Amino acid sequence: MDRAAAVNMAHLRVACSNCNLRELCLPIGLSSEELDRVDQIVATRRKIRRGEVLFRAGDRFDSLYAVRLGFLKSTLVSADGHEQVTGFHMAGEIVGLDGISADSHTCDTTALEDTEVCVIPYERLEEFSATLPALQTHLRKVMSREIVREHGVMLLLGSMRAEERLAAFLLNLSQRFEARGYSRTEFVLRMTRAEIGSYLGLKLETVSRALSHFAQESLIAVDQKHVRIVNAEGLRALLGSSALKSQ
Amino acid sequence: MDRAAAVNMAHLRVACSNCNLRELCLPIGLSSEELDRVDQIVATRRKIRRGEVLFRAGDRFDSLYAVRLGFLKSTLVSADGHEQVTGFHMAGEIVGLDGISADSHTCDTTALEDTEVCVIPYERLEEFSATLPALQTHLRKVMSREIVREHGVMLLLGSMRAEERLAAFLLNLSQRFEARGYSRTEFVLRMTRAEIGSYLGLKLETVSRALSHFAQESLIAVDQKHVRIVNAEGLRALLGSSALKSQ
DNA sequence: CGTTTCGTTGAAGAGTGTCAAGGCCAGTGG
DNA sequence: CCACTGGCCTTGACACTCTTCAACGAAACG
Repeated sequence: MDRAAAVNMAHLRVACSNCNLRELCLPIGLSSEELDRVDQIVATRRKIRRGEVLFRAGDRFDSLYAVRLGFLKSTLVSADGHEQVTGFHMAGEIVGLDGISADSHTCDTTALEDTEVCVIPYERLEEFSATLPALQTHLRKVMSREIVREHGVMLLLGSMRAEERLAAFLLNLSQRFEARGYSRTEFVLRMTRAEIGSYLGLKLETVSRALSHFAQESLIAVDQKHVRIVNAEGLRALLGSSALKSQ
Repeated sequence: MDRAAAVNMAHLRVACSNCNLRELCLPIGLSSEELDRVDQIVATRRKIRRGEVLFRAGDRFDSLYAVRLGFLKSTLVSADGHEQVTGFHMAGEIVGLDGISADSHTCDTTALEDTEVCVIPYERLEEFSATLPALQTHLRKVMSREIVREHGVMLLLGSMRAEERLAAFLLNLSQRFEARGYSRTEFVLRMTRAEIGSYLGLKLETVSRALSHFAQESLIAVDQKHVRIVNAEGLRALLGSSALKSQ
């Protein structure tokens, strides 16, 4: 995909049916006929520069967003001002589902690199889904998948130690990159150590130390934000390892 | 509501339109005409004795469940055999949303006291929602609310210390009991200290110590599973307090 | 090129976990 | 009615992981 071309297309008609993410994104499992109708929902794209905000907690909810390219984080701010990252989002993922519950967003979502999203007006999505049962079914699956994902994060935060959390995080990223056709062994972290730490319930120093330790054990190679997974099996082994101690 | 009567009704026709939870549960915001149609979806009830399982991870997903009375927990088992509680469910709440994503459940859900649920066959729900837009909209809101709730748990697990977590937990229970017409200051914990700890990412000893400490500070009174909130403001103050340290 | 943000590493300390002992309570059977 | 049992809870002492604080170096940016 040509990035320069994407820039120009921003003002053109958007078409899911031509999108290379259609197997991953909203229209998954739709017939081509149904796909044509989805094209009528997703009308516009929106660009967000690195550091800019897609929506903020409290903003009125009127659209979902499908990430077309780029990388975002969602964050919550607690009563005491502490920022918690609740998720990282990459191409093909749907963002903004939290807003459905009360017609306003409940988290901030910020681009970690220059990003482009497809805007999916929610009212129109509701209208169309009445006559597009497959789309409706799929949307529910997307939401359910988000619930399951968060269960996984709860497991991670509630019962793993620092290095287990980081190993799980790296393997999860690896898998998501692979599903998008990128290398599963070599990728760039778009977020800072502090953001990883926030997501994993750790301090940035702990993240840094754990990464160094992994590198020392030849599980990974790290150069700043660039990560190469050297021994995926070794990382995976870390996840089950605490069984020995706790049993 | 008469519990003995509920027992007998189990074999009778179930009707949302007569249910005292209808303002809290699936049919929220539906007209009485629409409500009559929902009655055709929710056909049966199911009783689960304390300790029995409603569904297990891996079970085929074919129904959602609305809790009519009782109390349940959902748990995940990690690779190393560690059990993590992902949620507690009480009357009026919808359980099983995780199963939609892959047509099979991803967690175990167990009754913590004798419990009764309304069975909502998912296929039928899908059929009906095609012609009941209000129901569809509401179901999406329920799912979105679950996503938002889990964001809150991530915040709790990721950035709070033991006593803050417990304070947040008690205040959350208090609020949910109040919404159901029970006392917000006095209630019975249906789960063990270990289950609270699992949910909050703490060990049972830590939970016990924190409860004792709260009691000593006259924030609450504890007698086994019976809890009375003496100073709700004091508990709430605990939540924001770490700002002083972390900033 | 200076400034700022980000990352690494060390040392010390706080907060929880771990282990262990004992108490309370409900249910069971003598 | 009482002793016994097992599950649940409390409390103390100690160990350990992670955080905190601090200093420094490297990369990114205007």
